[in-house]
Amino acid sequence: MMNLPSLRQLRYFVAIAQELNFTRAAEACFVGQSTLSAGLKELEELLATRLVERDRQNVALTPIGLEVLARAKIILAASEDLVEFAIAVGKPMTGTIRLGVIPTIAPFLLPKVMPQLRASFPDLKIALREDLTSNLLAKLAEHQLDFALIALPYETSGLMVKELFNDEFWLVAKENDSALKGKQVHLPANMAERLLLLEEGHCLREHTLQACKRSDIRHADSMEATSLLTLLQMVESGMGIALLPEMAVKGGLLNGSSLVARPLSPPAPKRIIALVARSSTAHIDEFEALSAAIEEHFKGGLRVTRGMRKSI
Amino acid sequence: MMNLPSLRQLRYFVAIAQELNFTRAAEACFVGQSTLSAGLKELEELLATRLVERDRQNVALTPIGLEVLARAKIILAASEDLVEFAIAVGKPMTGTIRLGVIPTIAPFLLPKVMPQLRASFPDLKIALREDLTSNLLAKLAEHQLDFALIALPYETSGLMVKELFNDEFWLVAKENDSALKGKQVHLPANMAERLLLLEEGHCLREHTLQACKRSDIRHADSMEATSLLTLLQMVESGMGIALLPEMAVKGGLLNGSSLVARPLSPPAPKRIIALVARSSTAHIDEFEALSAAIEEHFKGGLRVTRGMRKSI
DNA sequence: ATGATTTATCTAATAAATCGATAATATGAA
DNA sequence: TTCATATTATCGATTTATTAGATAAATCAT
Repeated sequence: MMNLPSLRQLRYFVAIAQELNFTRAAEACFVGQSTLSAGLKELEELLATRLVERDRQNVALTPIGLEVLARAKIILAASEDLVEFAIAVGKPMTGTIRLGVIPTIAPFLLPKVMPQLRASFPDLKIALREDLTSNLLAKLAEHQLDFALIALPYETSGLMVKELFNDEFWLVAKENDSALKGKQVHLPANMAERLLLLEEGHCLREHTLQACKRSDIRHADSMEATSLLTLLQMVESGMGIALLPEMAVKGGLLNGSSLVARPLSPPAPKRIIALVARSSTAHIDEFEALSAAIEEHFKGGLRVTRGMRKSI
Repeated sequence: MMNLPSLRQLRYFVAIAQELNFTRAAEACFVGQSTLSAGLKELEELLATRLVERDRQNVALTPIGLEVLARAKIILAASEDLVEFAIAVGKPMTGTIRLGVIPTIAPFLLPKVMPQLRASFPDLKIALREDLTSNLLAKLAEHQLDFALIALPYETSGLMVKELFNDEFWLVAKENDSALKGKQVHLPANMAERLLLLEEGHCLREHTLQACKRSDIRHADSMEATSLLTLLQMVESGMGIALLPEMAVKGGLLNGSSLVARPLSPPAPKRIIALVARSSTAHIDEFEALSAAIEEHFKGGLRVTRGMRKSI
């Protein structure tokens, strides 16, 4: 039977790697500096390897140390997951869930779903964070988030993914725009030239490009919007047209503007709203409940919300 | 900062779950029974959860215990990997590698590659195990093997996969068989009726079925061979034809028989020989070296080996 | 030189793990 | 019933591991 390091030793090592300073790392671990020094020494002896190159001036990881660091982080995360799971499963639907939501979903979905969730699970607190998909998934992996509400397609390998509902793209243009002519609104490649996009990083940008079969990047000199709101303002000022998720249209994002939105002729391009979590998540019950609450709300298609103002 | 269980506690818990008996589990851990009892109690207190339902007669895991068990195993395996890695990286190409090889590769590839490996890395011992792909991958996951040499396509998600070379399928038949007529040997669907197969479980069986675009299972009453050798004997006795990997043909499997092998017209169906390991393997250097040795040997196509006798 | 900063080491105190013996309880045999 | 056996839990003593604090040693800026 192999001699294993203690999780405490791994924790010390991770802290040292993060701070690159024994004293600060010791503070972060709430132990004395000597303890940390001894702990790392023991770990290095057990592994028969130097992990940290250190003298009184500099602290740096060896190449092996870097690899061991990655593994140590995984082990610590899994251990924390285990504890969290065992404790959470004892009293489900309580405590705090940290939920990340992308900006092109949050303002349209959360106001509808959150009240119901609060009513159903009064002991469940939900901490929200709005950010781009890539940041959310990174935070998810780092255990800084529990769930993320994102739009597919997106690379989600290794995650637990629950697809909730489809969100079709509608064409938004000024009332008299030629793009809206005809009964069926198609999206030909030539019209793609006039499409305005969100700035780099928003998955809606990629989804829009995919929708018109254009994976190429637009000419760099064209202005790009930083949010759906600014995107619509650009449409309104005649700079072009845009694709908007049905969710945003039905959510009333166009209210108060002079813009018109039309569904695209089938098969309409769409994104898929999905809830994701680490597959080792401690909060399976909460994942299911949250999924169910959102699905329940949007089954049978998206409904129009009255009264949402453009200033949201 | 979360209070974590000790790896020792997890180890005790895993042992108890395996033995379902404290006394035997204690022996397996080389500690006294009282130690184990106390260890589990502490773990349960830390997790605020009952993991093991036990009295003086029976020991059984609770549902939560089962889930915690799975996580504990992962954590322990990762910890062992970490230690193994750090120690192995200190002195690469020494120690013992446990290599699994499927039966339709082993006799043709190992005799060629092993001598060279032994010469290049005299301190590296290689323990071999011959088994079906599914068993090898299971043992790989359980840390009972380090590497496996298998044939793709095969489900290998989560593993480190190094594709080494292509191994095309040749048609084997009796000398005067009609299937061999013509310059180009095709593999039409009607000929598939006469194809003899290895028994269930061999990946070569699946690859053969894929090669002739037949995913359906053959009529159950037809005899199926348990090895390439018996497969060829069935061909020789006139029961049908067979597909044989080029590797086996060039390896001289047909020597001494009255059978003829012909390459199939391009694009010839093929399997891909690949070396796989846990992606967290401690033996990256050895993985690279073994891959390189095999690739080196087979670059520029398979060569004929003289003198291999049918009785191998 | 001097003082500040940083990692390593030593020692004593504390906490945790372990063992052996024993208790408690159920089962099956005599 | 009574006894032997097998099982997990608990207690006390001992060993081992962890920790903090003081101090050493090295380096740097002043």
